[in-house]
Amino acid sequence: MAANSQFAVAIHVLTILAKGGDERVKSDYIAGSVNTNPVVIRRLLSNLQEANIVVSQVGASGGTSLAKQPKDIRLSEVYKALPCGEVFALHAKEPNQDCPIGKNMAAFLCGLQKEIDKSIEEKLSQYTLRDVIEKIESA
Amino acid sequence: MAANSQFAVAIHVLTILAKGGDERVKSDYIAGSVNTNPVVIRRLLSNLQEANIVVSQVGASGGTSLAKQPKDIRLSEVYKALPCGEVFALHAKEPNQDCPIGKNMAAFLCGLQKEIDKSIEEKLSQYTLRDVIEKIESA
DNA sequence: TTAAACTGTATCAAAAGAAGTTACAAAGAG
DNA sequence: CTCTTTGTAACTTCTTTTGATACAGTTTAA
Repeated sequence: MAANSQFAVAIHVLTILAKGGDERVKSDYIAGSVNTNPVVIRRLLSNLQEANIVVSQVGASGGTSLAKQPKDIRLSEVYKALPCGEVFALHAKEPNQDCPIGKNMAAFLCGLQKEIDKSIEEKLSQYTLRDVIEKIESA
Repeated sequence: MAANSQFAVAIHVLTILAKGGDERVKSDYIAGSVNTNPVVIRRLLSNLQEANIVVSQVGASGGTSLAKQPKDIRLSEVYKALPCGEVFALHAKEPNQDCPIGKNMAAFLCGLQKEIDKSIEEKLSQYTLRDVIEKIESA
């Protein structure tokens, strides 16, 4: 399970929250739908809250709801809110520094990563949570 | 080391091969430059060979060289040649099938993944190995 | 003011995947 | 033949993500 599925789960969770409207949905309920542990959901919601995508309320009758309308939540926001990794990792070990190529490789790859991340965000910014819900409901 | 660094290593390896010209470079030598194990390099070269990016020669005085000119090797080819993962994984466990949202989520996310992958490949197709070498040498 | 219901988080265990290692068969060169 | 080198299988180790348990702190409400 090394692959990061947080984005997928986040979209699922947000869709559930959207369905709940203004109601505060509990992590236990969400976990049941997503088929995972409530703590996993709370960790995720914690990230989404920092990014002002959801609002959580502590205490009895607490829970989480969307911080704004589905049409105002871009998938790129969600992506950025999560600690998902990069498309490719840099070298596991530092390249041998006697190798003249290795020396400048990291800088180049790092720049390339940033460019790719930008493309991904651009693509994701084309969709809002509302689009997702519409697509899922029409399926 | 769970993040996939194969793309990064592949670019490094190809740059080394480009420097070697028509000479057959040995996996042992490459491993030394990249600071890893020769088998890791051979596994990678095996993928690149399948994609017709490099040619390896077995036996004494064997080794690997580029299958074509650096200017004709697009980074998108390299990316596609490797078993790198997707940008995000689908749910670790299947969502609860009683959840009406979960049912259609996978199909949607799968389509989104394909779109993103296409963006990445488009971006990477803008660069060839020659561009990489130029950038690294001018650094 | 006490009990119950939640979130937020820390900590640990389990699972999965990538990389590193060893070993050896098969292919060429000399 | 013998030596060098690739190709691969098999196994170990390391890292990361996910799952699980536990509990402190907050809020509601009886």
